[in-house]
Amino acid sequence: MSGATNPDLAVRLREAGLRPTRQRVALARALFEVEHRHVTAESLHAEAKAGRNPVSLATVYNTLNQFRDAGLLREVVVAPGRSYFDTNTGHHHHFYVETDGELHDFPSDKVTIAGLPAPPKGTRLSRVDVIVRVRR
Amino acid sequence: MSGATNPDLAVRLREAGLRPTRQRVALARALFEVEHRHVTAESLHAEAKAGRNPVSLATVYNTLNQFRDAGLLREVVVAPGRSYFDTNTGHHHHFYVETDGELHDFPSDKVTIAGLPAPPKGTRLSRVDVIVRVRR
DNA sequence: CAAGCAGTTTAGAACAATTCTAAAACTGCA
DNA sequence: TGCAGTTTTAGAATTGTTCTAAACTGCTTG
Ligand SMILES: [Mn+2]
Ligand SMILES: [Mn+2]
Ligand SMILES: [Zn+2]
Ligand SMILES: [Zn+2]
Repeated sequence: MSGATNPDLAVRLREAGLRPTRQRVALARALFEVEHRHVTAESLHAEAKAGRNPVSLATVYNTLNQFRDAGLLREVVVAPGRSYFDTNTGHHHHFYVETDGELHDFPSDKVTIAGLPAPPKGTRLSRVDVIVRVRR
Repeated sequence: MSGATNPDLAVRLREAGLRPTRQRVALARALFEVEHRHVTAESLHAEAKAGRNPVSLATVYNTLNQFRDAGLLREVVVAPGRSYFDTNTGHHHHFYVETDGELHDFPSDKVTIAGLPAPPKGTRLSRVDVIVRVRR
């Protein structure tokens, strides 16, 4: 399992207009070959370094931004200076545990948001984010 | 409220446990003697400098943080490195115009959020933030 | 109202997160 | 195999914010 290249990932990257380089594939595996996750640039960098796929921090940032721009990831900002990259790009919302910085998904299909006003004129809806902040 | 019978800002600051210094009163007036607003530290600093109440940037940050901690302001984080301080501390939500960084309030009383899951165990609800992201 | 002290302000240093730079290393392709 | 374009990288730079330590000011007390 380790070391083998996953052709699906390479294809997925190519389809996103990104060359499947060693670094990008390594990061993509860490991100997409497991359950949905929420990583920071620092945490992913530490993880890559700990395994044996060292990737520079600049490349981690570049890659996360590219993946996000390609729609492979979504970025969630919960607090000043705390940006998470989320492998779950479908509709869902978040619990943010303020006391320890943890972020948890919850599905949006049982949540109903009714009565939202129309967007300011001249604007188009992009996304509705719900962040439920909790404390221990 | 900021109308005819101008509430004594000095009293308000004292009640918050803050000495009504020249700088704090100047910033409080800019913030609370007009309609609700959303400022950044930079924008408030620029505004103070442009009027004739120059206040150091460090003091602007200190003051905004103190006002927030005292419940006079609330902080809204919408994008990496973009923290707004909001003079509207009541229940309400936001439109964020991603294309130009503008933040607009909308009342929460007509919005219904139903079916939110229970907070993760061991945690207590702190606040629910809804950010409606739109683009021009 | 003067002294004194805690609380406050300030410039500038320090920091943390992120982006930029420019040179070296790759990749895909002719 | 050579080459052009792309990617990676270390380190510098930038940005937003906090910290430091010295100067200053608001408030209390004598
Ligand atoms: Mn970014
Ligand atoms: Mn803060
Ligand atoms: Zn998520
Ligand atoms: Zn607001």
